[in-house]
Order: sequence, then C-alpha cells, then structure tokens
Amino acid sequence: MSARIQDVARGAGVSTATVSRALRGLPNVSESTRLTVARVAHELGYVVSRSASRLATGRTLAIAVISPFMERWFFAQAVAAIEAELRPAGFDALLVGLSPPDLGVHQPFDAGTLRGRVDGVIVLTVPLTGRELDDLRALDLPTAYVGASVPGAMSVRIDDMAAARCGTEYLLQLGHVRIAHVGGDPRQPLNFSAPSDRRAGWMAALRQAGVDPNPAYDVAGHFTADGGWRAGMELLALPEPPTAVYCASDEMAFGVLTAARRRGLDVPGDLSVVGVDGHELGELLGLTTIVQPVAAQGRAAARMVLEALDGERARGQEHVVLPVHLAVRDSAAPPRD
Amino acid sequence: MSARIQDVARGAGVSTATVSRALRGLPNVSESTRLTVARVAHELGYVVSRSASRLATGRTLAIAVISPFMERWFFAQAVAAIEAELRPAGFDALLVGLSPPDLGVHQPFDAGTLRGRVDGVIVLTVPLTGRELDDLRALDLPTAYVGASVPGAMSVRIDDMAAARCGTEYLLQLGHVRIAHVGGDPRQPLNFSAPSDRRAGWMAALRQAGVDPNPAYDVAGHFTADGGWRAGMELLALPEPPTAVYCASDEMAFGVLTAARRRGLDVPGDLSVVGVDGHELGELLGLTTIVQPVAAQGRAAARMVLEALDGERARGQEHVVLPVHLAVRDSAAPPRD
DNA sequence: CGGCCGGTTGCAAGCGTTTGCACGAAAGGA
DNA sequence: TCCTTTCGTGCAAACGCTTGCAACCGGCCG
Repeated sequence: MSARIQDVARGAGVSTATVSRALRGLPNVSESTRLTVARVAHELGYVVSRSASRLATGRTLAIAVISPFMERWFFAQAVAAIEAELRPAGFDALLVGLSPPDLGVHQPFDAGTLRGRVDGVIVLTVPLTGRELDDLRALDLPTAYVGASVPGAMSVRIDDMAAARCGTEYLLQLGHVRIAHVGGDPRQPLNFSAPSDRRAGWMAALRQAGVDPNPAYDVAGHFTADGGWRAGMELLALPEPPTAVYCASDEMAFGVLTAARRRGLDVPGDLSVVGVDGHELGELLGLTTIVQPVAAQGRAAARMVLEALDGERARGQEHVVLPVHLAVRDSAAPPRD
Repeated sequence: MSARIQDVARGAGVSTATVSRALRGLPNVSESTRLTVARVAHELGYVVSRSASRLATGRTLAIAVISPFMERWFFAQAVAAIEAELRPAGFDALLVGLSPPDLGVHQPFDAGTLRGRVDGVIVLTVPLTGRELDDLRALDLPTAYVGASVPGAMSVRIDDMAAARCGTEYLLQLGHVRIAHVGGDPRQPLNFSAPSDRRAGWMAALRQAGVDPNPAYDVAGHFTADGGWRAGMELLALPEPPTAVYCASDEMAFGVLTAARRRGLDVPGDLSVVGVDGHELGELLGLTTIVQPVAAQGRAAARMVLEALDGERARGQEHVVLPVHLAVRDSAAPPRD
C-alpha cells in the first residue's frame, strides 16, 4: 500500500535506523545523509506509521479533551482553541464527550479506557464525580483543568467568585437593591465550582452592601438560554420582582432579556441584566457582561499540558487564573425610582 | 506499569493468543476459559494497548472529524452529535480543525497526514480546495460529507436550494417584493455549495414570482452575527431599503434583527426577517426560520462511515438529503403598505 | 606510526497485539 | 475399534518503528 521505512532505507541506501534518525532530526546524522533520506522519503510519499511509532516509543502524540455540553458556546470555543493549539505542536485532539451526572443518562466516564491512548488530558469544567476524578488521577498523565481547579493537577480558570462580585457590585453601584441571581441548580451534585462560586460571589457582594439575599431571588437557569427564560419569567412573576438580575452565563442572560421583553418590560429601564461570558451575540444584543477569555483559557491549558510533556515544567502544580473585565453595554442602568 | 496481555495469559494459565480471542469474543474459546480470562483481566485492570492492536490489525478505531469554524453553532452541534455517535461504537473522534482558504491564514490541509491514523473521515461543509479533496480521496477511506455532496463519496445534507426557496417564497407570499439576501461572499473560492445554493434559491424564487433580484439586495454576511449586522446596516441605508431579508443562516439573521432595532425599525412591522438553521436562540428571539436537523446530519454521517467500515453497505455512494421545515415565529409579517 | 577519539552508521532486540497454522483431544460415524 | 470431524488451544511470525550498543572511519596526538 503506502511506503514503509524499509522502502525509504533501501531507496536511500542506508539502514532503517538512519532513516528514523534522519527524519526526526536527531543528532549524529551527516547532513548529506539527512538530505538524501528526506528526498527519498518525499518522493515515496512516506508518512511514518503513527501506530508503529506509538508502540515503539510509548508516546501517542494525542491529548484527550474531555468536555460536557460540547454544543454550548463556552465549550465549543474552548475546544476549538485547544485543537488549534495542539495541532501545530503535532498532537492529535481526541474528543471525549460526556453526559454529566445530573442529566440522568450519565454514562459513567471510565478513565481507564484512556490509558495508553493519550499522553495528556484536558478537562473542561470537571463534570466528574469524585471516583472518576480519582481514576483520572490514577492515570498519572499530565492533566489540566479548565474552569475549575483540582488539587494536584494543573488548571486555568477565572476567579468566578470575583467575577460574580464584580457583576453584582456594578448593579449595586447603579443603585439596585433587589438583585436576583440566575445560575446553576443549587442541588446539582457536580464537583465543578463555577456555578456555586458565582452564586457565592453574588451573595457576598450583597451582604457586604448590607443587603440580605432574598432566597426567592436565587433561581436555577441551568446555563441555557431556555433555562434563563424560564428563570426570568419566574422572577418577574414574583409579587415583588427584582429590578436587576445577575446571570451566571450570557446564554441565561439572553433568556432573561427575552422574558423581560415578552412581559413588556423595558431593559434597562424596568430591568437591568448583567451576564458572564462574553458570548458573541452579547455584543449585538447590548448585553452588559463580565467578559472572560475563553479561547485563552483553552490555549493555556493546552500549552500547560504540552510543556509538562516536554518536561520543561515541574509536572502539574501550576494554577493559572486569567483576568475578566466588565463590558458595559446597554442592559444595565440605575433603577427607575 | 500496567498489565499486558502476557500477564493475563500467565494469570489465567493460557496463551496470549487465547486471551486475545477470549477478550474479543471470538469463537473457538470454551466458555470456562473465557470466564477465567475475563476475571483475571478484570482483576489486573488490563486494558488492551490500542497502539499494539492498531499495529497488528491495521485498524485504528478512530475517525477524523474535519471541520472549519468549530466555534460556530452549526459546527459545534454537528461535532457533538458525531462524537456521541462514534464513542458508543468504540471509535475515537479525532478533531481536525481547519482554517478555511478565504481567511488568508489557510494552512493547507494535508490529507496525507491522516494516513494510517484513522479508519474513516467525516468532513463538515467541505472547506477544501480541489487538490485537498483529491488527496483526501486518494486516502481511500470511507468518507462522509456533511452539508455538501461530493461525487464518489457519501454525504448527508439538506436541500439548500429548496430551503432558500421556501424561505423566500414565504416572504413573497406575505406580500413582500423588495426581498434582500444576506449570505456568503459571492467571490468566495470554496467548494462548498451551501452558500451559493442558498443564494440561487433566493434568486429562483424571486424570478419565478416575476421579481427581478436587485443586485444591491445581495449582500455578504460571512455567516456570522457580526457580518449579518453589517449587512443589515448596509441594506437599511439604501435609498430604497428592502422590506424583507432572507438570511442564509440564523446567526446572520440575529445580526440583521439587531441592525433593524438599532435603526429604530420594528420587526416585523417595518422589516421582516427569515433565517436558516434552527439556532437555539432563534426561538427566544422569535426568529422565523427554516429549521434544519443539524445533530441528525452529524449522526447520519457517523453512522454511514461506521456502516461502510462494517462492510454492510457498498462503500460510499449514499447521498442522504434530510428534510427542513419552516418555523413560523414573530419576525416576518406582511409589509406595511 | 599506533592508539584514541568523535562523528556516523548498522544490527537487532524490543514495543504488545493479532492471526494463520498446526496440534491434540474428544466426539461421532462406520 | 479405527478414522474423521470438530473444538479448543498454543506457536510463532508478523505489524512498522525506535534505540542501546557495537562497529567503523578518518584524523589527530603523542
């Protein structure tokens, strides 16, 4: 079928060992030999067999990218960025989709199956149970988490708590007091902290301002636009509806914006809305939001794993926290009083 | 490090050949032996080395998923669906991102590098040049295209032309005449047909209704929300602006909606907008659109490749066209006269 | 002039599975 | 009772590359 290393060796009049070394740029190969080998290999259209070199070296040149909800904005962005970082480095991105525990259909993730298939792992927002995490750790591969920090592994994320405070404080500063929170499900059993950190940030900001968080103002939006819409409708139906809503994701914020419009409320006149993410459509819709660098987080995670594989960095203790910023647009204003 | 087939063989008191056969459920292994082997393998936490069995069998149990714009809605949906279909079948999804030719930074895609790394290929919307396509064909692997049909390969898509006609005819039927089109860049050199088919459908519908398509009403939106916004602003600034816009994607339609709002126009009172896709947010924003089954297309492509690998189907001549439907929501109405 | 040295190269033993073939035993038929 | 089958199993040769080690070749130093 296609050329093998033998064929190149024969064609160049050298041994397979020399071909192997020449092609990989190892030292101790004379320049003339290297040239000949390269030429012959090119002529024959030779491509090294990944399978064979994997077996021989034990390195797979592949990284697993474990992600739930790949169809959602944040995850798609991150996955795309990771892939773009991995490929030029010669690594394959192995996609591993996950149905997270809270969806009922949770197919438990078996980290063991990754053994020998990848050299490293990148996990998006840790949608794993404790046992699954342990199994993953047991693989003893360079592992980077995005959007959460896990002890004993590398991670890159934003300060979710601070981001939430920032958003909430902005609303407080505008003069709002009745500030709601639309976020994850409080009863959700996942290990990943972003939802609860964002809730905690909301609470902390309120308390610090001397406002007691109203339990009725804490609603689950499930991080989807549709969930945000429901949450928004629920909030606006309260006897004393909030004047502002802090949403833990832009997609939920879109839902809340829509709910407001459907109820005939003016944003930001009657209701202020602030999100988190920096979703592409947020700019169009004029959503005031806390922008987080999604692609940069993906890239950073990929680089960390790659560097750990190069041995350049002590394996696995780095925790990177990337900055966020408030993008003031048109969805928040002082309350009408 | 981890257990090898030898260890299992020793533990079960049989040869490695028997272990191999027992574990893979091949015939000619006694039930008792199979049980013993399974038990020992389990106890040892044995996982077959993918690399080794790849080398031995020549099958990689991996499928390449080639996609441009992975961060965009359509592609993210499709990739997620493909992955979800592949994994239960025991196949890995190898993500291959692409920077398409029109972005300047086009890193030409070298199909040769896939040789020996995957058993099959799924390509989203053919963002490839003729030469790249030829190389891919030369790989001689089961290949399925999503969103475009390529001679000599399998494909699954929608009838883009019909979808566009459907959207445009709906607007005509409402009484519109000045109907614009926001789509891909007409000068774009790509081989993929969706953008031009959608434009053609728009034109055909107009002509059939006896309306001559106004060249100024044909604007490039680059399939992004931002592009749609620009296109919308451009259209609305015309001396005689359109009363309706048919957008070749929902994301562009969002941009047009926003442009209308920014110019103080009422939708659908002053401007009707119709999209194509079935984007999640379309429902929230009340966008009337042609809904296409994105996940189903991904799943179908994955299944086709899998079946071709099983040899169940004559390799590679199937072309599936999935149906679309018009979702009437709130963004289109008869023109104000 | 002989030995040593650094730079190149080849040899061959892996890497961990799979699989064609041969083999022995048990079962069935004449 | 002996000869086929059939079934279950083991042997050993691939699969295509990498790599430690040894060999070789000039040239240089003493």
